[in-house]
Amino acid sequence: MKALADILAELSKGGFRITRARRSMIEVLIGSRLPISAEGLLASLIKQKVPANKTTVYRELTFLKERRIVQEIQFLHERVKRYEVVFGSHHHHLICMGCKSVEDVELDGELEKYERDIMKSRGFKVLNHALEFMGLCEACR
Amino acid sequence: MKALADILAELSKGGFRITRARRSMIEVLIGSRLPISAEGLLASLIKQKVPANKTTVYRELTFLKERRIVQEIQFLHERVKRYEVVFGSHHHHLICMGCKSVEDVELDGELEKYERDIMKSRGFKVLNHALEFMGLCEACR
DNA sequence: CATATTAATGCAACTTAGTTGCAATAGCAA
DNA sequence: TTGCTATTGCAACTAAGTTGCATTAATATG
Repeated sequence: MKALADILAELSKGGFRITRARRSMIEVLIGSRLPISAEGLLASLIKQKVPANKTTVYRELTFLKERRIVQEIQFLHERVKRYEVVFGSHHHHLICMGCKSVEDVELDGELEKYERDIMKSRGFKVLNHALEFMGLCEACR
Repeated sequence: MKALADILAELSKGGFRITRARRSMIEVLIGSRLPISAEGLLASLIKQKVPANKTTVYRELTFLKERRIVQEIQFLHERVKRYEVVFGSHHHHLICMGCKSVEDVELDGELEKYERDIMKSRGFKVLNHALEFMGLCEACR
């Protein structure tokens, strides 16, 4: 995952402006241990006295998605979308149905075997996948 | 997957009424090759001259979900929810990013290995999972 | 068959999550 | 310091789904 300064430098080089809202939003996204919703992000900005508005938040998230700086995540048990800074490595989530916490897991490599099988047996070329596990975390069991 | 008559008998036995809307909705769900949205379901009823209303559709879907007759599916590339009759066997979806078609795949058993690993290494008890593959179907490649 | 019970329905009004047009504001290169 | 234009904020809108309440209709029972 990239550091704040790198992201800002990259954007600046691209001719985009480093506004207070943009900087703070990226900071919050980097600092958030879990994927955060647009609403959560807005609340976080307001708490930090950064003037922001939901339109700005949504527009900035679209902007950051387009630049592959953040990625959008849809958990199946939720209706809202969440966002996280793009990681170097692809990963999945463990969602606790008790306390609603989310942990990351990495377990690729094996899934690619499935993807090759799907290609072979169906002629379907897999370009991406989404996998999440729902259950109970250590504390909630 | 159960047949219409079985489902209706089950509901009737449970003290629920077999109304025109309920019968038609279950018929459409059974007949739909792919998971269908609430809106699609409503359109389908209206086309068949079955008087129905979106409130009824949503309430009936909730009812059928509670009874484990249908299951709700959230595709990551869509904002609407879709519904399908619960299958005997758990399966996943191949979503074509070209033509938006959806195919089913079964590839469990192996995923359970992951789930055991997650339990062992993290203490997280997996109760359910969701997996979908995005890519290009044979025709769209 | 008649009819009472209450499950199911329809309407309208509401909520939540996100989007859009447009005028105002503010980064930043010069 | 200033001009260009990227970014912002507001208010109004859309899409998807939900809720309260009065009405209708499926069905068990006499």
